[in-house]
Amino acid sequence: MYRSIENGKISERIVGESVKIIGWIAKKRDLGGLTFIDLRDRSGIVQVLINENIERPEMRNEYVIQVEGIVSLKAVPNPALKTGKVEVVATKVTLINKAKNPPLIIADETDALEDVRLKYRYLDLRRPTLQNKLMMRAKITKATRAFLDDEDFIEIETPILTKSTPGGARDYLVPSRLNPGTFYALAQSPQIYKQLLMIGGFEKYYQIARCFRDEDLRSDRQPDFTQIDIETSFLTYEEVLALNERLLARIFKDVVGYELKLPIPRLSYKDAMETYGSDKPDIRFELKIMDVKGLSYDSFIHGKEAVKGIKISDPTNKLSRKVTDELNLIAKRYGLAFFGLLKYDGLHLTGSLAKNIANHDQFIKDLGLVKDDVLFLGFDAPTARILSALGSLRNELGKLFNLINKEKFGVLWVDSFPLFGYDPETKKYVSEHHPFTQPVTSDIPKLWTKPEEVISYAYDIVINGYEAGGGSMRIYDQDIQNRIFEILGLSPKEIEYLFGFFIEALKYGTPPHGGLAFGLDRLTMVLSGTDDIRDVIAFPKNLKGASLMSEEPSNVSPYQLDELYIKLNKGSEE
RNA sequence: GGACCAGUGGUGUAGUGGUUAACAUGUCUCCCUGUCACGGAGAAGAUCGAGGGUUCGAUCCCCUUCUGGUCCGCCA
Repeated sequence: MYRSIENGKISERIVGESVKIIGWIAKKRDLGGLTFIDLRDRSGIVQVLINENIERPEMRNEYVIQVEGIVSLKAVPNPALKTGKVEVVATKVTLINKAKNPPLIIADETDALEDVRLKYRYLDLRRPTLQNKLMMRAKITKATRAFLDDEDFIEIETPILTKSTPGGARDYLVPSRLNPGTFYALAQSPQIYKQLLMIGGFEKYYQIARCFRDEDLRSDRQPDFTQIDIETSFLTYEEVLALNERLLARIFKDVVGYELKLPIPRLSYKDAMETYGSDKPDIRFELKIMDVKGLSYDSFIHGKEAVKGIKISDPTNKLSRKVTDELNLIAKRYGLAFFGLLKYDGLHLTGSLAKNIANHDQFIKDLGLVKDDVLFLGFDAPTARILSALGSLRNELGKLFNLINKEKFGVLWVDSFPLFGYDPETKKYVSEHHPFTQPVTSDIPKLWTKPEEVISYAYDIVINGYEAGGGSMRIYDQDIQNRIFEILGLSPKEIEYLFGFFIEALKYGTPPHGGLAFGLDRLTMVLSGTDDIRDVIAFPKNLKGASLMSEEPSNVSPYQLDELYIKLNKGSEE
């Protein structure tokens, strides 16, 4: 037996008892005759006191040692530590394993940067803060399973090796050795399989599903990620949303003890874009985008597609020249030359565009400007770009002015997405969600007249400005499905080749169905309060999709390639 | 595909066209019986990411490149 109790569970309730504990040396404080050891295991840290008369082995940071001793009250408690009232007075100390001096500080506050942490990920993972996040992740899946099991859902696994279908993200391809020249695609999501499970009669399915997408990474995006994937039959749109709201409420309650107010508010895609400049707005703070177009004094914006603005009160002059210059980089990212800047000191309107406004009094009145207001204007670009730029600016201002209430979660549905987008390059309609998304009933006639105006039964769940999940009701009507394919410009031949099996399946009495997938990684991020998805994944990739620790992707042997009938082009070899 | 930021002892930072590159932390040695970011004394540890250029002289200025990061595009 290596131990009788975990370090973090030692408390004043067991003072006087003999214990055997084990762990890593987090810190050693040698006072000569007396030595204090902070001994860390997964449960936490407890202080060990080694008196002068106790034989001691070599002890350095991250050595694994075992201690037998008596739990005692500390002379002076340390309130910063969970176990701070007690210590283990050692009677015997045994060295279990030595350690190299670690290249990073193993504590909640490490000063090491991302690349060092990723290279020595196993050491980074010893840090309590990271352990807590991964434990929280496990709690989320536990709460999910508990809730869905109670609701009679069945957990079913679907293939990881699937068929490559175009549209959507790039596939990770896997060559088939047994079928030379052909490829599997790693599942981007279990979408088609879960719909087939509905056709297969399971009615309520879920899966904690690994998904793979070969797209560029971001601080909230990994190529290899996990969805809590859910699909149901015979539930209406409202019932599906309600079910997922209850699941989310259960997760919030079980994992962080937060009472999520139901029903979760909803915002249409259009309103989200116009009000917040984002389809995933952070509603923990106000700061809405204002429409500045259509005013009688808008000489400088005459003829522009749109002028939108954000107004913020800046009495302490946080928006220095330097700061606004930096904020203007946001404008540039979205293809705007700059944000027009207007300041109102209570008397006069000043700023780069002040002279372009014919009637200052009218402008001030119409926009409700008061003393110390600063107005950022976005203009001279397509409306969608202006809104996106201001949406990004809004997030920055939220941070800069400390507007975000970190005590609460900003949860909302964004719904009423258009069914199609239009790609001007290919001059084709493309699915906003996926081609099996059901149009709202009242818009069905428009499928034959104005497809671009059709709204869908698709919905995203947004938390603190992150898209934490999304889903839709699916088409189960043959005629509508065929019309959708027609609009997307898919020929019957293409349809047959790409998902013929699925179209065939839809013909055998498909139940009305719909579902949703939560991004487990994003959900964990939001609940654990980190902005970095790598904090909630044990072994993440860096921005280039590589592991700095195990160094994949890597070259493979010519023998392996031969077996797969793969020949590399010149230039792709080392 | 594109834009921007950063590379200086193990780690994190400072800094300068010119003699010995600074600080913190970590590491090592010694001292220390109530520490908990222990304290004290000392020591080791850096071809300033790489290549090229400008210069009498480059860690610093310029170019190229590599690496890491943030974002746009992309992510049905």
